[in-house]
Amino acid sequence: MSLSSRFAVAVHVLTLLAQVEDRPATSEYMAGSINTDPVVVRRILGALRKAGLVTTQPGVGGGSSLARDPEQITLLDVYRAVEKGRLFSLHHRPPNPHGVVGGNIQTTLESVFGEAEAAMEEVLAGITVTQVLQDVVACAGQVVEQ
Amino acid sequence: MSLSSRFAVAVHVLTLLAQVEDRPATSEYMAGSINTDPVVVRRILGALRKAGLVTTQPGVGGGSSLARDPEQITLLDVYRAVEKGRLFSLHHRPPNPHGVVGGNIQTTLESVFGEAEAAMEEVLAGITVTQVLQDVVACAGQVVEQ
DNA sequence: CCAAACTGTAACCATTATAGTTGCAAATCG
DNA sequence: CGATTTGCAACTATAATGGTTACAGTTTGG
Repeated sequence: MSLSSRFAVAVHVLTLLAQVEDRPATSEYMAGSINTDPVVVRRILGALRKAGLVTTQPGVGGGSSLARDPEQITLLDVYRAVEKGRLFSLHHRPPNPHGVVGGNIQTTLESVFGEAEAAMEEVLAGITVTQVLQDVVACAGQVVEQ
Repeated sequence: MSLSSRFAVAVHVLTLLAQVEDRPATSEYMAGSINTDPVVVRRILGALRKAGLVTTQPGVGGGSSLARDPEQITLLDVYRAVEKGRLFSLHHRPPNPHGVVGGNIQTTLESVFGEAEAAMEEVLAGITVTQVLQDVVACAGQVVEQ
């Protein structure tokens, strides 16, 4: 199975927050851009807040803002905030420990899966929210030119 | 969400086939090591066969064998055989195209997701079934020594 | 001090995917 | 021909996702 769309939505949220700079953005505003319900956005915001990436103010004139400079927020931070657990799954039921393969394959798989996951995370660690916003803006410029 | 356990099971299957060398292994034998039902194993075998990684003989004395040298089968081959679709998901519903972020974020995300997925696949491409079997055997040796 | 504008969170639903299971037709071998 | 094996379809239980409704709490400002 694929990863959930929470990661895509979370990056979208943070890109919007980076775009509006210091003004807090409401979940309703962001839901309008993401094309979903404000509750879904607030669920994502809850995970981002727990990870220390955003701050939120309730009440009139409230909303969410980035907790730090978007240049200091990498997509790995975002990924870790919203995707729990390991990327790969081991056997649904543990294999039969009698026999060389069944008894040791999970150890080997853990190692292999860890390496593959680390390579993916390294790429995410090299991309910041600022870069995403710049890329989005650049795309918008190209579209206008056409 | 995490990836399914099919990948783990598929690697397990191929490792067993590499271990028994040329003798065909039945789905029941492999199910015994994997600790699942033979039908589940045959479902995985179906995907591996479609990808050209194993061959199968029905009937008495039948079973499955590797279609080529296990040194020539990488974990990326296995991954592609059993995990369909992209690793990351975009938005569940397409975002609102009016607005710079909503209108362009998916293009940016496609690019980022592609890079991250490629890095993961590169690691898998560097590991063969032979290496997995060797690692499993090495683990077994260490356990005996303890 | 109250109403309006926000938030957080729980509850429920429909949809989807997985893994397990059962059942049966087809192929092969002796 | 019978035993062994496969392939595949169908059904189930379980779990996760995303959407939606509902409601209580916080803040601001008239």
